[in-house]
Amino acid sequence: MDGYTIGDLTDIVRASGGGSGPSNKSSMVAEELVSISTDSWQFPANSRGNSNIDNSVSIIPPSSSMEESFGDPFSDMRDPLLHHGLETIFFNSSSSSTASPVEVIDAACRDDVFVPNMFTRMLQMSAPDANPGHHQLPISPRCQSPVVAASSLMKEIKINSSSPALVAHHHQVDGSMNRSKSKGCLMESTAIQISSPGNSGIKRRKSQAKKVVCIPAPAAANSRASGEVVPSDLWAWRKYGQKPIKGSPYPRGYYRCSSSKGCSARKQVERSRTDPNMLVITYTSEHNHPWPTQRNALAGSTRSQPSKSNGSSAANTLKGAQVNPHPQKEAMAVMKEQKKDTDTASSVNTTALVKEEIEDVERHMEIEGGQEFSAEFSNSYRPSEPEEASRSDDFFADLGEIDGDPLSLLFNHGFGGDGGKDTKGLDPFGIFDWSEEQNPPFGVK
DNA sequence: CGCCTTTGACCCGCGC
DNA sequence: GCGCGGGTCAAAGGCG
Repeated sequence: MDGYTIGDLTDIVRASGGGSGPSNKSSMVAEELVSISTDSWQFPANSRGNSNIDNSVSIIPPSSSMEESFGDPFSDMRDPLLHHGLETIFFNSSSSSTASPVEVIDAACRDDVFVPNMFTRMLQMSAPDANPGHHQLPISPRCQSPVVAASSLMKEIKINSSSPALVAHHHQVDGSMNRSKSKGCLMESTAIQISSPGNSGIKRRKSQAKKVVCIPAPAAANSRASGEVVPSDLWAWRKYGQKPIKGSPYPRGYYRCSSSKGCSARKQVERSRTDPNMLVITYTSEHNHPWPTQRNALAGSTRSQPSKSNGSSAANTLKGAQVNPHPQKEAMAVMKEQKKDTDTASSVNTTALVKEEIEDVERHMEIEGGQEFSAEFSNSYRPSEPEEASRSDDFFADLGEIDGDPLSLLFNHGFGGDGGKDTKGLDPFGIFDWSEEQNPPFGVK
């Protein structure tokens, strides 16, 4: 690859499967978006011959400093499934240039490409408009939407121009209100007001790192009685509020991490006002603890969700931290199942979008041009190098302090540990919660 | 019993 | 200064 640079903390990763999105929306992939088409998990034909995917994208940990991670030592332990899925599936799958989507997923499930820290990885891509010297990447003709979107604000993003189904626009975002319309999904990086546990009653706005994840909203059937759909991830979230949002017919739910007391991690869940099929999840603050490792940590996290005989419920609820000897294979099987269903499913737009940003860092990056980030990260993370696998090992070695096998926990939690009966296990990214009702978009009946 | 959701009230930042 | 909009609190009630 023609080298990579490090970006800021703003990234958007969008897994699109849509089919439901008009191509013109694809072109709307605005700021900081890199899209990954999960639409049947296929790359455009012209991309299949491309074997450079894995080497073309730089995936870097955004949170290498205390500032960026809110002083969170676990900041790069976040949401393992999501990023892992994206990264491994789309950036480590080069070994099979003609790989089918399932194969790609399969590859993603191999140990040697398993990489944690999904939410913290950066995808760096060139933006044709911002960087004329770079190539514009084609958009998957099939889904007619960007497939993986990743970006950063002030950083220069580089990507192998031949990488298919990838597109990024690089824009400088100004003000506290950033809107990125992508495939009908309105991305807003509005100032978010949060409460700091340490500063009770003190609320801050702006300069808050936030990740905006745009994912396909489960069908209405997956909605709660209130009509709200609540994707879940590895963390346990407790809803503490809901507010109608001006201009949006859909309310916004407020959740805080209940996995650990004192955890300031929060997220907001709302439907995109421009595309009701999309859910916009805004993560703010960071978890100050490892992934939930005990049953009780997630107990009741999906309680209100009706239990279904297919085990798609609750949790999914992570029925205990059962040890799965082959979690990844199992997950792969589940993902294949998903893929199968996805092809026939629903109008659900399988688009996921992740965005992370720290405005202060943006300014910093603007000045530094990303070089500092490069230097900062270069010694700690080289995603496209073989070292990555070992780094994964290191990561899990670090997790050794946590009860149980992190991988097992991960898959038992994120993918479900009961042999695929659990629809939670159907979520390769760990961000969907198909547990609520019947007919999960990727669901297994 | 512990954790959840719901929901109205309250607080705060921001724009005018 | 005021009003609006958004974010949080906390009480009430439900569930396993």
